[in-house]
Amino acid sequence: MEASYDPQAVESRWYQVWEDAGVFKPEINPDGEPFSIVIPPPNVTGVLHIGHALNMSIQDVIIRRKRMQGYAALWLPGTDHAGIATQNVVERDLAKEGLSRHDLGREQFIEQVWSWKAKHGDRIKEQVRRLGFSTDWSRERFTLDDGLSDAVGHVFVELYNQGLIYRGERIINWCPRCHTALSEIEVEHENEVGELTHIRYDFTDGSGSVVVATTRPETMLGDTAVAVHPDDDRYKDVTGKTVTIPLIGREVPVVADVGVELEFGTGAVKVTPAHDALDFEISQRHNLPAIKVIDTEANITEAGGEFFGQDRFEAREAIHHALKKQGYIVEVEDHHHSVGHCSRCGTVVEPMLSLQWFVKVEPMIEPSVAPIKDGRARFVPQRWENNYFRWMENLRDWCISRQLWWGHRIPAWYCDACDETIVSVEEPAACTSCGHGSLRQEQDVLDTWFSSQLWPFSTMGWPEETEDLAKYYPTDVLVTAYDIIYFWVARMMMMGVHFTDTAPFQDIVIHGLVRDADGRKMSKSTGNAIDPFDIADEYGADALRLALLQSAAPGHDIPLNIEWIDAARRFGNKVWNAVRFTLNHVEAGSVPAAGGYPTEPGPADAWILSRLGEIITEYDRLLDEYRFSDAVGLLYNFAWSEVFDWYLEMAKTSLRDEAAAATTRQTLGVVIRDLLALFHPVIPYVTEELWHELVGDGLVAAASWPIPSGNTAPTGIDELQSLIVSLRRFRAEHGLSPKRSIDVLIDDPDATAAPWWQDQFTALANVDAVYDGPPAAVAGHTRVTAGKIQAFIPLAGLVDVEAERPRLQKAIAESEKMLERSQAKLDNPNFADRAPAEVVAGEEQRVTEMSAKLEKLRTQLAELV
RNA sequence: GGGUGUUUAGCUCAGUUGGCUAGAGCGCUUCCCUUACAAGGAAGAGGUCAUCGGUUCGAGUCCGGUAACGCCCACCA
Repeated sequence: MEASYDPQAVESRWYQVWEDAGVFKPEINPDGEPFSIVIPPPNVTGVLHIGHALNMSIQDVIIRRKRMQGYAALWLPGTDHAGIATQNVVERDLAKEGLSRHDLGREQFIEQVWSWKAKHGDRIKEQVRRLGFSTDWSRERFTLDDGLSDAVGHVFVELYNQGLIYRGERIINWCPRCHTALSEIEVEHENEVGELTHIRYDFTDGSGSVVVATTRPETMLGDTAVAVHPDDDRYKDVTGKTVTIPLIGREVPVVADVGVELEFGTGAVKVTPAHDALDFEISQRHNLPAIKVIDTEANITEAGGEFFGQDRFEAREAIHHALKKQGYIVEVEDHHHSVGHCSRCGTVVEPMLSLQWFVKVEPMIEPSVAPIKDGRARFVPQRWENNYFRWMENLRDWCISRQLWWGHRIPAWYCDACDETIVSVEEPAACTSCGHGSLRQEQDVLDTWFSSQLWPFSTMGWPEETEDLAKYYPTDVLVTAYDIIYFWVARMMMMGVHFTDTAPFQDIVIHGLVRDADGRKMSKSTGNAIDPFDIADEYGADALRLALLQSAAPGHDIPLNIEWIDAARRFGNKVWNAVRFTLNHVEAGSVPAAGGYPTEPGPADAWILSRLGEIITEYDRLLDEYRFSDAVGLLYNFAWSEVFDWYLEMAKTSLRDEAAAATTRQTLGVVIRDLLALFHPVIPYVTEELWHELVGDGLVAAASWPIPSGNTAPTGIDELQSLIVSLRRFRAEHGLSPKRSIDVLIDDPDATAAPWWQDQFTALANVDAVYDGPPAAVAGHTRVTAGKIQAFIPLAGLVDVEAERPRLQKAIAESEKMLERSQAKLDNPNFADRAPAEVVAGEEQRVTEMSAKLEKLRTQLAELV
């Protein structure tokens, strides 16, 4: 073995081995209880970013541990076709050649996207492998696969037949750049400062005017009314009158509607039903016409008269000027409001009346909230359920049609002759109504999330009743970042409950977003994005995974510091070297893959085995609670500060003792082996490599999960460690070389210091100790203590008396402070009465110990000559 | 406007049924190349746990108010 760990060499070695051995297939544990996770499918033409790395690291920890625990553990991988995102990418590519998708035509364009998919889909697979994620590739899925497309068709038709999908004219969000409708959640609202323009609309009968306030003057071209609140005293007499819209001269009514906010603006609102959701509602209640004045390019339509053809923002300026010139503008004030942008391209979206397909969500809300409310499924951390509830309760119909080419084409056909709409999985041979008209299929495709929402069961073969579906559905855990709870989790819940009568997952583990060291969101445009593969190349995939998991406190964002990754890398080296040390004493390949604990361990062995047992129990508990950061931190600190810093040093001592060497070697082997197994889900590569060195046969990836050995710690271990630390500290404070052996006289009234104890003390504290009780004359000595054990140190020739005085004074001050604190508690009668007995006993013990210690220290100080 | 999160060591963060003498990594100081590891070892300095008030024998931890920063949602014409 090399003296230092080289991640690159090791990490290129194992993935293929795991795959060839079929480790990632649940069939490796044929009798195991099923356990399943479906991966949140990344965009097929994208690349994995650090957020994916976090997301998948968490899932891998869960699934690898379950596998080692003997479950038939399935982690199902796959990718999403990501409609708009992918289409945009390919279109951008075409644009470089001066082409648009229309130049290619629908079929050719789709072919083009498929070839992109072929190229980039493989790249994602490579990346998933590079980071060591243990997905079952034999079950890989893609949302546009035949099977998944069948599921989509099936769901669409079923929902349509149940009246839960309908086609209708509604106000939708239109992206003039992507040329498609968007759902509510694909619109990002950003706060902006705009102008609130107060415009005078004169009554047609010449009896005065009403002033309306708007942030979008250009929409006045499509106004078909002015609305006021029915209870608004200011406008009591105006309802029923008509006003003439400036510039275009149309005469429109003033209506009273409760949708109008009394407090806002002037209390009177211009009504543009074709370009505003509220206005559309008002128009429905008052039978007002809707006039489209902005087209799909965001230009003014012919209905806009002289402004025809202008871009909406140009038109805003032009109309403002025209109004001003003619004296219609009463006031312009700055106004803070939020403006919707396309989440894919950032273009300001245009609310627009449009004929689209919708999912009627209302009937599905209650059933999809119920599993969370009654505990059949739960969010971890739980607080996310409130967001989920609130969102579900305010849900409005979901616009699912997209004017794109890349995606599942809506399975609806229209008859040219009789206008019938036929919705069917298979293309109908003839019109089901008139029987003779020619049919044309709907051009639109479905929102990407329409197929993603079926992912947990469509990937398992639904609607067919497959073995996988029966065995692995519903899934056990869903791991996802909080930013797609609405997009994805809520909808999966809706569809899962609706079509399979069960929540599609039990535990919904929510994690945060990975941010940069300053807490900013990582993005390509800010240039602060950290590429996980650069990290993997430089530090190793294991280091990346360890660093991410160490920081993964439930539901919180993670600022990623390169120092953490560097520290994680050093940990890999540390483990590497611990194994190297072990192999100096334990024959390579001789450690059994499980069990093998010594029946009569030496004291130090018993101690580390007992600690290991405690750690395993606690580690399991934390992992079961999805507290990855705590779990990994626990194991990390145990490995480093207890096993490496203490046990390995103690092993060096006992290995010199022939009688103790055998169990020490045995313990060394199994403890390090168990550490490798426990760490394997977190850092799979280095542990696999080291397992190979230490255990030889088999793979840690397929090994069994460690269980506590049941050892208990020997007496005296705490005193031993404490006294060693005290000696080292004494040495450091007096600037004594660690190499200089110190003579000590030990007073050990309870005879705690057994021979093994004495050996360890001698070696680790570097002392020459005599166990004859206190010296006859304590004068000229100082001492360090641990429990009842005192070590007397002759000062002559070692330390100047005056240098020892402040050390003792400091120690006295510390002890006094603690004694005071405890005494104060005990002096409070309420404390003794109301605190639990064990807490009170703890304080009492502390007082006893501190008093004894203080007394010794004071004596010591007095005796210092 | 509604909701929600954060505020703990110089920096980045843990701290889940209230008992903490408040931890980790990095950084800092001192000593040590002790044959597993200098990507290391030993020892140490550094915190009125944002703030005010409350509950409690006891509060970083629970409750209420305030401030700053952040995020999400909203038919803010």
